[in-house]
Amino acid sequence: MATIRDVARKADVHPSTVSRVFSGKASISTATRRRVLDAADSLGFQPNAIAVSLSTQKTKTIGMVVPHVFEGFFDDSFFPQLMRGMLDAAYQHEFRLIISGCQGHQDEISQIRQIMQSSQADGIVVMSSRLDVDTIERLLELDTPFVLVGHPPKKQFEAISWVDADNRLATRQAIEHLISLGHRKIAYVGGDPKTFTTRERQLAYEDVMNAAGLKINPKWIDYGYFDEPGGYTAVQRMKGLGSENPTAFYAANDLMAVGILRAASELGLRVPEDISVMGTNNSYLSQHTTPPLTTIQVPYAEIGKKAVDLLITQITHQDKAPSNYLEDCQLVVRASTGPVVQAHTRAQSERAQA
Amino acid sequence: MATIRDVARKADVHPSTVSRVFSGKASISTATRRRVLDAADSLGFQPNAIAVSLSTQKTKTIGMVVPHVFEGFFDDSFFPQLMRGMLDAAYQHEFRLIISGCQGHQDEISQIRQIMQSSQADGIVVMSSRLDVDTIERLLELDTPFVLVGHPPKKQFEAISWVDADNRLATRQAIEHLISLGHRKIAYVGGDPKTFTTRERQLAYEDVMNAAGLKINPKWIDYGYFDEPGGYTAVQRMKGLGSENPTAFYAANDLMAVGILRAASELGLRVPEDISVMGTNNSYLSQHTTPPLTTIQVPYAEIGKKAVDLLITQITHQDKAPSNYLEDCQLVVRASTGPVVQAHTRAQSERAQA
DNA sequence: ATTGACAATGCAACCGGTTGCACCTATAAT
DNA sequence: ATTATAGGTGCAACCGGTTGCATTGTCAAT
Repeated sequence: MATIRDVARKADVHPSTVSRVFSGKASISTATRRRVLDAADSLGFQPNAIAVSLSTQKTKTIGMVVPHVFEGFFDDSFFPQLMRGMLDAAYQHEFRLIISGCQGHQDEISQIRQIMQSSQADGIVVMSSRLDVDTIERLLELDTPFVLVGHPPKKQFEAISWVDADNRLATRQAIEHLISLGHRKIAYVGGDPKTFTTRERQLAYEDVMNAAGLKINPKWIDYGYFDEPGGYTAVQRMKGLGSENPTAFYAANDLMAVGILRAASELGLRVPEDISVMGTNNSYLSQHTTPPLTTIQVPYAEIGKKAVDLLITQITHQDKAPSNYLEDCQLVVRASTGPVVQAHTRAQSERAQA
Repeated sequence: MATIRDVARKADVHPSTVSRVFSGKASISTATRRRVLDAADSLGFQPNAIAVSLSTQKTKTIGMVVPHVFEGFFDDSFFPQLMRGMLDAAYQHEFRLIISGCQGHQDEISQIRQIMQSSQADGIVVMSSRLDVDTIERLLELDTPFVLVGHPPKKQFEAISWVDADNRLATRQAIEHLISLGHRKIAYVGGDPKTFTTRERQLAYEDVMNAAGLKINPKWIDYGYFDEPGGYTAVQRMKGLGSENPTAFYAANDLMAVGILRAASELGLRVPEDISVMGTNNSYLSQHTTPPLTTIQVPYAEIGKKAVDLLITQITHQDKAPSNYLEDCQLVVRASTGPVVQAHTRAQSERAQA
């Protein structure tokens, strides 16, 4: 691989001149520039990005750590869509993504630390904001530019940059949709309870229920850890409540909603005649379940894009003022939700079936 | 950030000694090692990966270029599953992935070239093997370690390393499954016809049909470019063949199969009573379509893992002998395929319905 | 003709590690 | 006592760019 010195020799200039031609940060006479470019061309020269990084202390690279051991993570549309948006933004700024796997939430921090302290990236997009692992605090200690995808703990609300779906609004729309169909006994199946997103949504759920004057049975709240079996199990745990059986389930992602559908079908409950089911994410899958899922469209690609845009602005402009965005979500009504069936009506229909 | 010289000063040794302690490639007395490690610890020292890369000419990074402008690419399970496997293998070898977007197949080469010529990666995993763009030839010119995920052109079959699903076997299993159900008029809906995978599968389709003594109507072969609308359109184009209407469709991925299901439902064709439909990939989605898709399980995560394993072996062992793997696929029978209905039987059933 | 300003380029130190070679010392072999 | 051997460490050049400062040349203003 040709170096800057090879080019310099061939063009009969000093290496620094070659550097200046390529970085474009100085005035170079047209004649010299031509000579240098010709020489570079004939040698197939391309500046070594590693050497550039070493001397400029900039990598034009954004880091990201992905928990590759969680298989469910790759079934949901969250990760691929986020990637799409991130790649898009990075591409436009001529940045690349450097990605490391990790085995869990503790390891995530240690991988981030490795990437940043070894100067492999200029900043990082972080996907986890958990109650049990204070990733954010660690990152602040590291003094590393980063943007959180998700919701920060309240104490860091103003201190850091973040981009999130408007979970409260999303959940509000979901629960209000169910209430408007006449449901009163609505179950909430969250993801990982140690996650801010889960808590955010749960709070919104409780708010809306309270605002509507509906009492919440604690048994209606459960967690499915964002995967299909989780949704299935949640339903199992909620059955046998008699007249307190929920008539509608709201799940914090579509995968869990699919698990709920499976559980419902095993229990002989028809959707939406006997119970209504809602998911979240509007993943590709949700159009094709039986029945198709009513869900919430969450613009993950946009979130990823905005996160990277924000991060790059911060990096290149030394613009330390943190900012944040809440992306709107939209209700997508399909066939898995319907009007509630009153107890006596249901009894009638059961008699009719028999 | 502390450097090797800071540590050296504190531990009262020469910087090269610190380097040796961290690289572990030389014998260092226990006493010195302790002193150095203590000093490093108290300074929070971590070797700068960029500097290491510059002097060792190794990055411990694998490159990859993703066509981020193709939205459908992120709906299928191919990409996320591949990523999962790649991350897994990279993690085990303490490598990372560097990823760039690209806007199309030409751009892909230019991005690969940028990554490699600017020394940002030690090797690259390439996903595209197309008939119209000779990526492989370009890569060979670059003299870059790489592994192809997919099938190489015949002329480079032995010359490069690649990992692919056994497409021939997969397609054979699919078509034989349909034939065993009595189908004679079987349509093939491929992906992008300029892709080797598509051609491979088509050849296998033709082989099996021929071997079974079945004549192929050229109209039964169409391409859906791996997305849902593509599958839908393919069916549209095939209708109106009268007695030559296919009774079964084999699609090269599940997304297209979903499109076929949609077209069928619009045409009032019941699946599998009137026509059978098969997909490929066994994506998460395929379990949840109506009816659930018979499909072929393709182990993309394993393929990604193997590709990275192979590449890393090549890089670290200077092991230039190319090798390749065909990963087995498995037939997954669900409800979208069924026995063919004979013409007179069908007529009867139609009469019965009326 | 002199001075000042600025454009164009060279010089050399620097970014933060690595590594071949030389040197010193302690131990083992003769 | 002498020499060979090997472990442990220092020295300095090197990886391939960048950049502050110095120098030279050119042209306009005085």
